Amino acid sequence: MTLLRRHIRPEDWTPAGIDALEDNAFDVVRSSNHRSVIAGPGSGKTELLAQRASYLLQCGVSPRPQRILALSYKRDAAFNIAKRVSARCHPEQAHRFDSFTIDAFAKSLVDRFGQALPPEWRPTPDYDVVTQSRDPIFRDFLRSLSPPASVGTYADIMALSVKTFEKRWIVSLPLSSRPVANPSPGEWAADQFWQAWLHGNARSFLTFAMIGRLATHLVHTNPMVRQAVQLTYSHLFMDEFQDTTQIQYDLVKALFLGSNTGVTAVGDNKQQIMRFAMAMDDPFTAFEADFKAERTPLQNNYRSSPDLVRIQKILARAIDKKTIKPASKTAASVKGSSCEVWDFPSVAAEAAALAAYVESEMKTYALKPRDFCILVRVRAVNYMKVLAPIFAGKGIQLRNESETVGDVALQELLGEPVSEIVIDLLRLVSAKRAGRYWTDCLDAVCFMRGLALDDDGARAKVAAGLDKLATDFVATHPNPASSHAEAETIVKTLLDFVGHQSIVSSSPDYRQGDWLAKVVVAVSLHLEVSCKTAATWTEALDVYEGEHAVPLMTIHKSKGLEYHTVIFIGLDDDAWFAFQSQTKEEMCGFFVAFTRAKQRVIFSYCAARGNRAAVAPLYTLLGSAGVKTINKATPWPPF
DNA sequence: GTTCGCGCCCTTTTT
DNA sequence: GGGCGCGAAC
Repeated sequence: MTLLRRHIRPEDWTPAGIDALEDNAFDVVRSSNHRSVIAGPGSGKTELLAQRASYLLQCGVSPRPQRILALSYKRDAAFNIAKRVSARCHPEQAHRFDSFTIDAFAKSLVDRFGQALPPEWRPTPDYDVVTQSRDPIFRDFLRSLSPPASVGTYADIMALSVKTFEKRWIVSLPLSSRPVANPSPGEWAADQFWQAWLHGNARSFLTFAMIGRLATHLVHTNPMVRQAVQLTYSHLFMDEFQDTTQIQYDLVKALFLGSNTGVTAVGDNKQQIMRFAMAMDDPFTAFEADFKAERTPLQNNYRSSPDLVRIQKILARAIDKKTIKPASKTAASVKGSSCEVWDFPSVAAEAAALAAYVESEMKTYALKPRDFCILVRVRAVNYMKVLAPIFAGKGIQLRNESETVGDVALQELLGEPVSEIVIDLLRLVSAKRAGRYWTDCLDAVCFMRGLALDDDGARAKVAAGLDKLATDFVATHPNPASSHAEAETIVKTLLDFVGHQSIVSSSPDYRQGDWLAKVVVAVSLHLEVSCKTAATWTEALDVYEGEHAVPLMTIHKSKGLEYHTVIFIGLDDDAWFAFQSQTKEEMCGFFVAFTRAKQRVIFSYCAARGNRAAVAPLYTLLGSAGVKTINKATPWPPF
């Protein structure tokens, strides 16, 4: 297996799994200093990190027992990069690649070493992580305070904004600066808050931002912890570095500044759209200054067609004049213009035309629903309400990617073990020829019950059980569930088959709190809804998984994703309410939206949703790139 | 209780 | 820019 090579001499190493790396990427892969890689969309930043991990592990540059630490912002991204390394390296090497979200990593430090914090900053070992909306909690807390005269009045405390209390006051300072001398009302309230949440109850309460601050303080106050982490990790990777918050950067600096750990940070300044969530102003410049890191650009774009790359350059230069034009490495595969603005007389006409367009493009280019993406700036659900029925009329399902079912985000639900086993079992018991689902289910159930792979007797028992389950199921539920009660019963029957104990013991997440109960409720709810429009179980399960649906999402959700055709709806002043006040960040959002596309971008405008005075610069920019505006008022159709 | 007006939000991740 | 929540005023 060429993909699983071990022990390669550095001069013999070549990238695996892709055609080639561009020169700069190859240089970064083999670099021995700190690097910041600022590169545009589709340039293969994540792939570069995966290749570098392979190089370091296979050539022994990161020798046993040292490890590589990869920190990402999102769970998806963390899994994705780990998967790529696993595909390229020998298991022994891949096991020395640790890929975490930075929040998970900070939490692991606090969980392992938190008791070594000085008493005033030491959380209880069984602390709770608070993720739900904190606004009411903060409001109640602020109301409960009575500041001393030296700090201010009750009215001064009440004047603090609940919405920004956490980022502006609680976590704005490193803990080494607390308690603040001669505090302002905000600083004083934050000091009070820390002590109340750490020590005011039998268990401490913490948010992830607070956990980040505690982790940094832990490292500052315990040289041993710092040393242990430095000795463990020969290299550190940071993905999506443009979104790094001050809290996260402070932690990385506390851990690795001045150590032998080589740091590689990749990202794109022009895709910085998380400023509102405390992302740093310019983390790359800070990183290059602090770590003496060398900046290396990437030149290629492996995602988009030459014409889209040409337009991307024009947009990019409106954000940053110094942007170089990347070389497109992807040929155009569609006829006609690769970008147009469509101007509609009504939202109804727009919905009908877009549905017809998606339908005809799927036929013309043999595309799947998931090759398209409908992007919006804000409030996806509003667009969903208008579009979904019209698209459904053409037999095209739409899926709101930020939808929540009960208390669970749909995207999260689909990855939950409980949801997966229910769907696998349903595929099995409802399929005429169960074939490929059979072994999947058998393996999954055996795994959850903790049975050894070679325990043939036990496996045979499970197999017999599955047979009986299937026979009973077909007799009781030949058609998709027709009520909430039936969906609930089905989910309960299937989970009872697996066994509550097996589910809990195979997934640690379900041991804590009421998460399992929430997921089970969400599975039932989503199954019920998915059955509504389906004639067969197969259809219902396809709807459940959304495999055959066109995704609809906000620009923010789309970051890091790519689609054959992007349809952006609502290039108007209403959707882009902040365009005039925060032009740069909004331009970055526009750039992210545009650069998701591999082949085609359609911008859809309808005057009924808003005018286009404030966002005129965007239209001017598109115009200067030769993008035509098509009046879809008359005649309509044809296209 | 109801109504009016002001202010502030919109975009998100994380065990 | 529009919608919503909150608090003041009745």
